[in-house]
Amino acid sequence: MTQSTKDRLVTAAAQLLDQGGIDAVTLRGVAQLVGISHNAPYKHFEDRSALLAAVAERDFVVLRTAFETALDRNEEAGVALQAALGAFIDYGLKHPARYRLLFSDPSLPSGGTLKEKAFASFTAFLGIVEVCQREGSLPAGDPIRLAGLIYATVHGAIDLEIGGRSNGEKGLANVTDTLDLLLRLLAA
Amino acid sequence: MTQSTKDRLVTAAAQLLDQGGIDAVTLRGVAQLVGISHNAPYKHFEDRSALLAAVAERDFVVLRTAFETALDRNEEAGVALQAALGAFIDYGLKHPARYRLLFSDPSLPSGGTLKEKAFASFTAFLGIVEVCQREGSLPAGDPIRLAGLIYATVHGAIDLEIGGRSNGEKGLANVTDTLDLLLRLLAA
DNA sequence: CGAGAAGGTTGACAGTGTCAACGTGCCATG
DNA sequence: CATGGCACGTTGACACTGTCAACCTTCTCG
Repeated sequence: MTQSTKDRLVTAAAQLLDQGGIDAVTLRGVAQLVGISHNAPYKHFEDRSALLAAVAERDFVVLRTAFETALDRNEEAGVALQAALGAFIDYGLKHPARYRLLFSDPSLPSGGTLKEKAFASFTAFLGIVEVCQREGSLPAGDPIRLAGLIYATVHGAIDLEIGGRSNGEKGLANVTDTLDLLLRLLAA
Repeated sequence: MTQSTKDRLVTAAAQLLDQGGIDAVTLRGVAQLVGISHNAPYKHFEDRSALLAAVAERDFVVLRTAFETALDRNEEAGVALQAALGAFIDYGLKHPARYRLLFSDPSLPSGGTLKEKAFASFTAFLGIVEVCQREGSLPAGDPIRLAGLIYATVHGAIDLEIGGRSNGEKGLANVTDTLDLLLRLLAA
């Protein structure tokens, strides 16, 4: 079956997000892109925030799926971890506006179904870390804290790079370098 | 001498930021708070972005100063590092909207004088890390990468906590826990 | 059949960033 | 001293945006 109008609105919003950043996502612009009147989106979303939240929810599911397939497709958990982190970084750097919508947008609700999907994606990541620990490629200890450390580090590095607060001669190292250093520390 | 109108505009913007978040910072609201007409801010700032950038610049200087005094006031660099990170975390959690303005706002220029002040604050932090390395409280190695790792981790943890993507029973650990884990790893 | 819901439309409104035009007082230079 | 310019401020207008209200159509289902 063809996509519902609601889905097309979410897709259009994501597209505008990629093209012009969060400020380019206007309800009227999204409506026009889908080909409906300026007020029709209100039949599907309570307000602009709800539309953005829907974009975020969708992407959180994508992230979770990426984590799960990384674990499925790799024999060694350590490799799966690298793949998962690579996918995460890739997503962040290729879709900075969307990335920031998921993790750093103040207009989004910090609870509700969005929080659930965010947690679900983190839980999938946590699963990889746990397997790594069993496998011995990551040190023992509370897996939640360990996964949280890796997650926070990668997120921080991505966010700094997106904002241009990284890079540059005397600036911070880039995402990959930062992550490598952490993983080397954890391997020792 | 009394504060200039320009300074008062920046202060008013910071105040609105703390009270109602980034969306509450409206040029007209800022102008009203200062007691001038809705268009007067344009005599001091090119546009809304420029005003926000001024707020960010000011806070980056505050952060840099906090880092520098942390190093000055402590004999042991390891203690200074803890103090600096504590101040950083404190600032982030007490002023989330301002924190995100500095590190995660897409409407701000990623270059220019703002980038300089951002780098200056990171450089001050870097200074602490270097002293720690000499002192032996942090492992040897490229200080920029090491400082970048700590910076990214703390930033990521703060940002996740601000967004409510941290905390919660099965969620990520909080900022302090995450930082502790990293520092323990680095001490080993 | 007929009621009601789902989804769409047009029209209006207030708030916002921004531009243009205008006023005013101070200060430096002829 | 005069005067011209500039820094700073004002009012008014404009387009754009989110959002509300009212209305219309089409389909479903009791």
